[in-house]
Amino acid sequence: MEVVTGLKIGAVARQTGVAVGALRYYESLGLIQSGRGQNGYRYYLPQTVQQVQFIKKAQTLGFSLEDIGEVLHVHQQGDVPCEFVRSLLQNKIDQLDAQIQQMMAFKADLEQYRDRWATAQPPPSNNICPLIDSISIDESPN
Amino acid sequence: MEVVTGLKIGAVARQTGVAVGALRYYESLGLIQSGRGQNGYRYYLPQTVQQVQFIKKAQTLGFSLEDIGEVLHVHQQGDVPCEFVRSLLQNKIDQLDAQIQQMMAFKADLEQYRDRWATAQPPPSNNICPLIDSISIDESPN
DNA sequence: CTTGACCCTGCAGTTGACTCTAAGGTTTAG
DNA sequence: CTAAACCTTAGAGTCAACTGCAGGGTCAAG
Repeated sequence: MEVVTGLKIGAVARQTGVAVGALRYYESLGLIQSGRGQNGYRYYLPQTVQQVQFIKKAQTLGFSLEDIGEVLHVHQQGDVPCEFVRSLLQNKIDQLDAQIQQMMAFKADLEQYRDRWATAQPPPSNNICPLIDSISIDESPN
Repeated sequence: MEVVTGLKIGAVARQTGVAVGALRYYESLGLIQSGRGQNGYRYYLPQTVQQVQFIKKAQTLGFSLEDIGEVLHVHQQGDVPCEFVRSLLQNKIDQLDAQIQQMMAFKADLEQYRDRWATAQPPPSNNICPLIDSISIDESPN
């Protein structure tokens, strides 16, 4: 009896915490691949679990599935355009780096907000209801 | 003739690079506010430009408009629950911090990928077409 | 041989953050 | 005074990344 080895979709779902539907969706985008048994079931390689975990990780960092697809495809073709691959990854890395910079700057911003609020209760004499006083007087050509 | 001072929506759009429609949408969510002239036009305070820039910034860092709304509301009510405000901001800051950590780790991951690709051309004897060979042999109860 | 767990497909619905269109009023430059 | 540029609302459409459902097949246990 010739049968298929591999994880069924539910097993992958359990091991990764990703919903069955989501896995099918990933497959429809070509992010992961499966073989089919004669029953029509999908069977996945064990390494698929790693791949899915990679996807989750990348996703929480703001990469789109399309982005992730590029990287994964690259990772699995492997043979030919290794230089293209490198530059693609380098792009992502640079992107990430820039984002980290931004985040640190923004964090500093928020800390400033926080500290300003910690000390000065009513900021000298700012607008309470921010519009009321501004909506009158006179027109100037904008 | 009593008329309204302030920026019209197009001016804010031009100064921030955010579409008119998006600004209206922000307003519908209460992220920014306007006064209305008797013509029905929205008029914005100059500081709205800063606010919108803040929104953009926060957005590129993965905050939802709802998140951002919390922070902005906090920033503009100001008077009463200052401790609540502080903890809210502190949450966002911690969140950001955690994300920065993750990103750095992930960046390291990607760098590893890149370097692995730079050196080992065909990884010892991995799967070329990742499924073909795995889809046969024998069944074991999963 | 039926029950329950699991799998399939196809398609509709959801959420967030918009954009686009229609149908119309206003303002401004010439 | 008219045309272009700008504003209004309401509502539909879009895109990503799913979730949920209907309707049906498969498989292991008892």
